Amino acid sequence: MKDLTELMKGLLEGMVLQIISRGETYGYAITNTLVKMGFEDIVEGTVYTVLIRLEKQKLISFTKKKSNKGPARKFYSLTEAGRTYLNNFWQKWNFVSNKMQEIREK
Amino acid sequence: MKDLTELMKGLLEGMVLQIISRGETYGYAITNTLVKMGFEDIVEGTVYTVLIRLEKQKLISFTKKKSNKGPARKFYSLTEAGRTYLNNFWQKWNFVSNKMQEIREK
DNA sequence: AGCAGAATATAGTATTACTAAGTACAGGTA
DNA sequence: TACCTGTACTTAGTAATACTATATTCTGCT
Repeated sequence: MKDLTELMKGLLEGMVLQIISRGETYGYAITNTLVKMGFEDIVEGTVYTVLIRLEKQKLISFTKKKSNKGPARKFYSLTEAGRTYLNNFWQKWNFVSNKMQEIREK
Repeated sequence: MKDLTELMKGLLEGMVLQIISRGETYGYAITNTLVKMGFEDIVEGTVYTVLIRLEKQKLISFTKKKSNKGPARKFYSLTEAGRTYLNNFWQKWNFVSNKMQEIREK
């Protein structure tokens, strides 16, 4: 789907955290996951900026591992703060999506 | 609920359009509606910038009507383009919220 | 005359996703 | 060797959006 940019603001971050929470993974793979899900316009650059931001906020940490197909991969996992943050994110999401439903139906 | 700013990006616009689509209304009233729904941090200034933007894009139009409680109100209603845009918005919302569900469950 | 509340307006800021370009590395091929 | 493809990461700059903060206008009330 196209033209999702504005809707994605504030969501992409949560998506990336959630994907990492399922098991450590790296930027290139996360990008591919999202594209395959149907987010056509998400490119590597976008995901990397999110990852760097999350790392600066200490919500994720990484260990480098060599790849036999290219440069070393940075495998990310959630920190304790990251898990808390992700829970909070889903609470906000619940609130907002319920309200969206409410507005839509009324 | 607090700290919804980033999640609201791209959503507030759709919310405002949807509220207007239920019957013509004005900025001050829209703000109150949203605040009563639980969006504590939404203030008048925010809604007005959205309205002005939507008007520039010809998605809404207004007629001024006098109030016995203050300055004239600008009653907005959707244009044809606005209705199309709103439909498109809900399609995007369906897509994104389904994907969020998908990511969350997996 | 002055105040509170209704109602609109807007300049400036922070945050975020996208654009676009670049770097680095491994394996295959000519 | 030299070159190319695909993997993998980086980053400066841009556009869009919501919030902050302040200002202005108008009506009714005291």
